[in-house]
Amino acid sequence: MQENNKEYNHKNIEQKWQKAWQENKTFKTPDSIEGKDNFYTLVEFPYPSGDLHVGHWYAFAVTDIYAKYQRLMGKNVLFPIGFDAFGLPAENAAIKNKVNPDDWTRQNIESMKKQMVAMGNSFDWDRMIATTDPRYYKWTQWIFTQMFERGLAYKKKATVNWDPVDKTVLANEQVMPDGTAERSGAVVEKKEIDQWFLKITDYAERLYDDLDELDWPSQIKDQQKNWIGKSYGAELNFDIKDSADNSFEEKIKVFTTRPDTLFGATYVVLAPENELINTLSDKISNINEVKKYIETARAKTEIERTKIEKEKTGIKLDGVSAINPATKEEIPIFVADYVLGGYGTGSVMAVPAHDERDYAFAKKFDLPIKYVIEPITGEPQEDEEKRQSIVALVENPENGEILSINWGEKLGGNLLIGGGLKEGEDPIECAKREIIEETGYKNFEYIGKTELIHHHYRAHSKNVNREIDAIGLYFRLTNLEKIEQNLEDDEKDKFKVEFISKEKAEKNIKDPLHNYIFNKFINEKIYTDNGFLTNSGEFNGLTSQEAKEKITEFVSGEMKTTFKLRDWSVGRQRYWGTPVPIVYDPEGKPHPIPKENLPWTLPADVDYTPTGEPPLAKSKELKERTEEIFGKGWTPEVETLDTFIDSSWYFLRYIDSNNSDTIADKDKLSQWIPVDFYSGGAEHTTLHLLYSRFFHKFLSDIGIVDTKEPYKNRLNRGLISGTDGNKMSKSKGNVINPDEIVERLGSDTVRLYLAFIGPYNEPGSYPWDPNGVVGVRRFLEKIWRLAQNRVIENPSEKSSDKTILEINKLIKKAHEDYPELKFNTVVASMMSFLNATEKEEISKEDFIKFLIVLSPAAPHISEELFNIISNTQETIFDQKIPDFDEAILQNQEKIIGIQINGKVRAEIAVSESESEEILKEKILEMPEIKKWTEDKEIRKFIYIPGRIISIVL
RNA sequence: GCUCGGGUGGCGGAAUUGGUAUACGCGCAACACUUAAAAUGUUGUCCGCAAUGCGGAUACGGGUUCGACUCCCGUCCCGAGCACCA
Repeated sequence: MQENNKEYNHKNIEQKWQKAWQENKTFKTPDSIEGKDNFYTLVEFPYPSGDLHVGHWYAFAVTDIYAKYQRLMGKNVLFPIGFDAFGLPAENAAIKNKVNPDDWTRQNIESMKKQMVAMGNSFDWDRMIATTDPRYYKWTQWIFTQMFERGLAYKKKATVNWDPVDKTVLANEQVMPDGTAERSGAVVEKKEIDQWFLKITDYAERLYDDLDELDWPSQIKDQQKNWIGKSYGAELNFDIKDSADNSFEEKIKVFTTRPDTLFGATYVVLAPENELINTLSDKISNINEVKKYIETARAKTEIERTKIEKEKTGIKLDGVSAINPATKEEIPIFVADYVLGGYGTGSVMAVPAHDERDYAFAKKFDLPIKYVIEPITGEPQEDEEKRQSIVALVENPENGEILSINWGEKLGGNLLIGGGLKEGEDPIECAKREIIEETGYKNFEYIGKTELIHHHYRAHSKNVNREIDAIGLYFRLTNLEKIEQNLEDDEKDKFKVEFISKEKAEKNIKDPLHNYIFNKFINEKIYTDNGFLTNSGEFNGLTSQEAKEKITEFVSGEMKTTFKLRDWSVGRQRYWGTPVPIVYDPEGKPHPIPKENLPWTLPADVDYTPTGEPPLAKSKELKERTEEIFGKGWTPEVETLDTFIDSSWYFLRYIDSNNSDTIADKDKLSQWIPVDFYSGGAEHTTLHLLYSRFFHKFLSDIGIVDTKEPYKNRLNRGLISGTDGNKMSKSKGNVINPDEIVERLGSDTVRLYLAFIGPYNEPGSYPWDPNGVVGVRRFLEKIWRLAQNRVIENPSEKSSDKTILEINKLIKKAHEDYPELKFNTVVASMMSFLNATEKEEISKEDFIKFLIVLSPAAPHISEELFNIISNTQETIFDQKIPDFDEAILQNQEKIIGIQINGKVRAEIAVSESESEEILKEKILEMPEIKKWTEDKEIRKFIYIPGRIISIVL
């Protein structure tokens, strides 16, 4: 017997306790426990693919460490699990293997459940759910009908993304940027069909604004904000006229974030989808060509349409024109596919002088470009002195090089030629004078100039802030003749006149004003930032910010907020999903299925083979059922719901997973919701996470839940990659099979290794290291040996001082890092503890403290040793994580470094109580310090207790 | 292009948030045990050199400070997400 115990037999231990925990219902979570706070730990539930991989271990077993830690902190922890079981793989497997998707799913759930038990998690299996269970999807359907009744679920004809391989409609989110389907990889086609949508756009503002109150990692919030894409601007109306000068009632409504540039709008562009084109078709003389353009634009795939390098295309609407409401000028109307139908109003006012896209289009179609914004460079400062000046760019015609004055590193490096404008002087004359004075070159021709530029800078030599109104001028030398310069000697050394290549100029001219002028002339860069208004009538001289609302008001426009987020298309033309709970009356009007007829079950008499027609349309049973319940002539909806709907509310169902009257009991919900901690994959940031926030807000609006947000905290976890650092994939042959490692080294080893591999709260990518796992296993064996030889067989009465210190250090670290999800450093500290105390005396009590700290990460071995060593029959998970004694940590002598002039030269053991005076004397006597301080004056002696001593000579 | 991360040994990563940079683990090397190997244990392991010492190193260049991986300015590189969003 004793012999057997000496060896760490993970298999026996792990199986024993997994069984015991299940039988004793150790992790069954009551709705509440007197005197304990509820704590809801949630992890994204898996799709039952039938095979558990390392990613699942990283998701579930490591999140379990956190759940167990919270339990040891005295919380009533709920850590539920279920299966997101609808979806294409089951259906495809069914078709391929001629099995029923339901059977396939059930089998997979069973086998995955077994694999998951091997993790030793604190899952409460009694609450398990599967979205394919009619008792679950009854409520998915009920929520849908509630949305329908409030106008949030609606059907409309829409151009949708069609996956020709999976033969289904895809949400925008499921289409990759290159225009292929996320799942099947097929090139997505455009198809026009009647489609179910959820009006998530009604919630856009709240989904955006409420993020501010959430205590989530800011990158997740930023990414959602980015996705929702809120922008504040103005809606402005442009009148329409035909060639006979008739006005129309219809107006072109545009959305713009830059109403301050309205005076510069020299044409208007409609999206190909814009309805107005049809309305005006009588008046458009080239309507046939326009229609042809629209056709080609529509046929374009996502890839072509979103390519940025793409040439701008478009067509002018002949016979009609728009009136700029500010200038009252008549301007042309175009149709172009660079304007999107689904965003804003589907039409834009084009300001080519101050918008890159409009500029590219205007260049191509030779449209007028009108400057209305004077640029600002540099940052405005206090007490600015005003000046007027010019900046001249002079080009050498022989090689295209730029004439530059190099002031040296300290004074700003390369600049163009600049100078102050004298009273009443013409800028061109001024520039000519400056060029000759500063460079000596005298023969050049004038090419062009910029608008006025407002430049803010600090003139360091004069020690003043300046704002200069500058004009950039462009000259080309006609020859290289120079005049003799009579500069004073000291002036000569100050700068160097040189020709530099354009590439070098672009890099070396760093001054914002000179850089702007260079880019303006050489790279045709346009100014798109805010500035001062010009050429804008009574608004001249205002800043962009000031002018935005004033101009909007002037033309009777309206300030408005627009979002990028679009309505969520949720209908799927496949079998294995929640049936849309809608029936149509004989007139074809949709009606929600009443609660008493839910669940509206998925018919079984269906051939799954995809044909493009929804499989449910082939079900006789469904048809008959509909007529039987609703009457003759009534027909069922035959689409199923996007699986993202199933997962948008599942976390509520865990609270009361067997309730047949409602989603979950209201009192229970308020005890558990919001979720305290939600762990999941980064890929769900803009999909699942946003959708479920939307659902939760809706359920809050109809009184089901009473918080406006579902998740208090969110963690996006990292990924485990193959040993080669690449993503694990069968084709790369780098897949790690967790079952095999669990068999060989044990569940605790895998858990501890995954905890140790890197910080859990940073979504990095950590390669699996087979040797690393073995190293962790060695650590567990060491614990086992120590327990057997020193705690069980030859127990010590008392711990040594060293052990007491180390256990307190460890407990402190555990309290700091477990809640921060820095499991890697907790494990490292446990290893350090063992290294430091291996040869020290350790008492049972202190060893149990160590086991409790270890138990979240390695539950089986901890439970086993606790069971042997402690005198109780309780589980280790009903213990409390011990407290540490700050006094013990404080009283300890600490070895700290002694710096001399910032360099560490020696170290010394110091205890807290020692006074600075005595310490100083002691230190200055130390030979390794004396060596440095001899014959030198000590200017400063800095002592930061517990940290450092710093001597300045 | 926009938004957000990040850059520390041969590798995964630590660093009390401005205080002895490289904890812990892997790898590597030497030694011990062994007929041998594996396992295990011990010791060493940032780089350079004239090597118990000195100098240099946290992507690069500056700055602030007694003191900078940490803060500030600039540059380069890598990763994630979005992308003709008006």
